[in-house]
Amino acid sequence: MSENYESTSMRDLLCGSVDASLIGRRLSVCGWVSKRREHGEHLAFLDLRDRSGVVQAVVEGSVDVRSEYVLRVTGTVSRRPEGTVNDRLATGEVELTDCEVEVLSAAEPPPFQIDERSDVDEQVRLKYRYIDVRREKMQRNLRLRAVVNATMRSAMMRQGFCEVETPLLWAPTPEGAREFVVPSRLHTGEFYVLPQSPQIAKQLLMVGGFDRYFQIARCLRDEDLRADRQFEFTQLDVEASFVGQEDVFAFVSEAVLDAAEAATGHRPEPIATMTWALALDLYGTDKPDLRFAMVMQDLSEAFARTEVKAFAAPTVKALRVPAGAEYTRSRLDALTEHAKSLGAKGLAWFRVTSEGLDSPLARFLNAAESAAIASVDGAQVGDLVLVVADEYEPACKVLGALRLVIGAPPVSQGPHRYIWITEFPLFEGVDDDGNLVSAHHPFTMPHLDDLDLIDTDPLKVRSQSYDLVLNGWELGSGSVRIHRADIQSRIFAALGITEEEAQNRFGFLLGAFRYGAPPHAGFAVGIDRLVAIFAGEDNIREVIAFPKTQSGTDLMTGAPKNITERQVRDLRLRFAPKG
RNA sequence: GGACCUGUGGUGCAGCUCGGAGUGCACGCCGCCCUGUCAAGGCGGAGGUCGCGGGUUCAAAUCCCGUCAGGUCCGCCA
Repeated sequence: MSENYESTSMRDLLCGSVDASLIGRRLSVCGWVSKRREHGEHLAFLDLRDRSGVVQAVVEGSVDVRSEYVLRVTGTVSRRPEGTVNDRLATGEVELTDCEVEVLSAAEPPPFQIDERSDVDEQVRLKYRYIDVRREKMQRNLRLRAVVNATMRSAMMRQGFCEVETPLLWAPTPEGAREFVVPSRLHTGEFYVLPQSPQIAKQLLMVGGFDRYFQIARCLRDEDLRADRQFEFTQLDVEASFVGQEDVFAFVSEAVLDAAEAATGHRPEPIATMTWALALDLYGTDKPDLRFAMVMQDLSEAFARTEVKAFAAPTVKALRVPAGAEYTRSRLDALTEHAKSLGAKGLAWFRVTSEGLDSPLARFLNAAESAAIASVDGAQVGDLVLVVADEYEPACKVLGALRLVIGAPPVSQGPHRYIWITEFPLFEGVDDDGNLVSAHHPFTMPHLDDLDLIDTDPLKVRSQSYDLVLNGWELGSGSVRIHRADIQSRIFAALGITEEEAQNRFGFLLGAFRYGAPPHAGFAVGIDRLVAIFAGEDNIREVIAFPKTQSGTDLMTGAPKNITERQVRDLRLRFAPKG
């Protein structure tokens, strides 16, 4: 009606909002024919659908419309006759009568049915995405996403953050993820890149005095796709000055918990923290899934002087699988294969029985070793204990991966368990040239207690970086940044980046830092993943309007495609032969 | 770059082990009937390169090899 903000020059209200309070009113609604039920020449029912739901229009006489025709129906809101009320329909108490039906657009039968009952192959859904998003689930998911965006934006505004847009055409910074490249027409032979994230731009805004910045930012990375990774994805990007890690946790928690509350109806508990080292030790990963218990136990001490060759390694890690003694030999073989595919030398398993351990390896163990295995994590008869022996980190990671294979429900199921992971290592290893590699990015502030280790034992240096993890998915990451030139120089030196290279790659940032850089820190939350979990989806494509396939194609547009001769000429491109 | 799963009328699935006529189910579509349905109902009908190519065989949706597409994962994702 006039007071309804959904009214337009063509319609008075949405289909789903026709209710008993409007009985007697003559109204127009617009939408798609969801279903028609004809009873000869005298009577037909049309279910008219728009984004809000469905309303039934009663047509006396025949009507020449088909499924998915777009109609404007003008009718009188009437109470349904005794016995014909439909409880399963929000508008089921009423219907439109004395209808005038105007066909706004005819429609061919759609390639698949719009109703929720039928599963449709994703390949077909993606080709006809514009039809797929008519379906209730996609409507719900994309609208949930809009609510999450609006909620987080408002939480940031409330906390005094200023939304600033940063360029999509940026300069190449050959570090980290592979960048999408954009050839320049005006400067042939030179290129822009699409940003992997607004990382450097937001740090420049800190120098620029925007002490609380945020942006709902598109990020682009030319890396292989996964269920939780698309080429382009969206982050709530945050940076603030004169803050430390605790401040960042507070800002980001506010936005994420607000979003959770808006999406699920209840506000989660404040998010706890866990160090990276503890997460690796207990869960074998930097993104622990806390929805199920199963923590790993270290048996290195018990096996320090073992005679068993398979266990002669710096680290022996064990995982108790409750009721796992029932696992068949083929399941255990499959787990072993999985462990090997992850780089393990092997996987040992022990069934805990009332007569002791049952395993091909059991007879090689001495009493103390058997006892250690039999008591892992309070093991009981009927359990299974898996054991991996290797260097510390590989042992943890392999067993952590098995923990997920065995115990993890789909990411969308069960409670939402958030955790901050802190104190990541500053460096994650050494490249082919023997230079250290940044775990996060080269502007990450080391833990101040570990500064002296940079030169003596760099892989032990902890950083002031952190991740937010939800149900085993990395929701985002951030760090306290380096704002001191002396520390930055030491890091560049450790990374094998010369002064000249640093100037070449990041000169504008380093230059900016000479003019008064405030201490600053930030974070970015992956919105696609967050919304997917809120929506109960295991795949972020379900919360993206027009996603790419795993091979990076768009089945609807056909992208990527050839460009015209003219475009090639303008850009003065030439293509090398394949291979 | 690698591993595994999937591909059968418009849609979803069964058929594939163990080769024997494109066989079946549900939905949709088209036509006719039907004045209170709402997953409407009844009757009838159309619709197929069994992803594609090759091989084995008297005979291939079915077995073998290759390939393409989609998916899950490893590598990759500072």
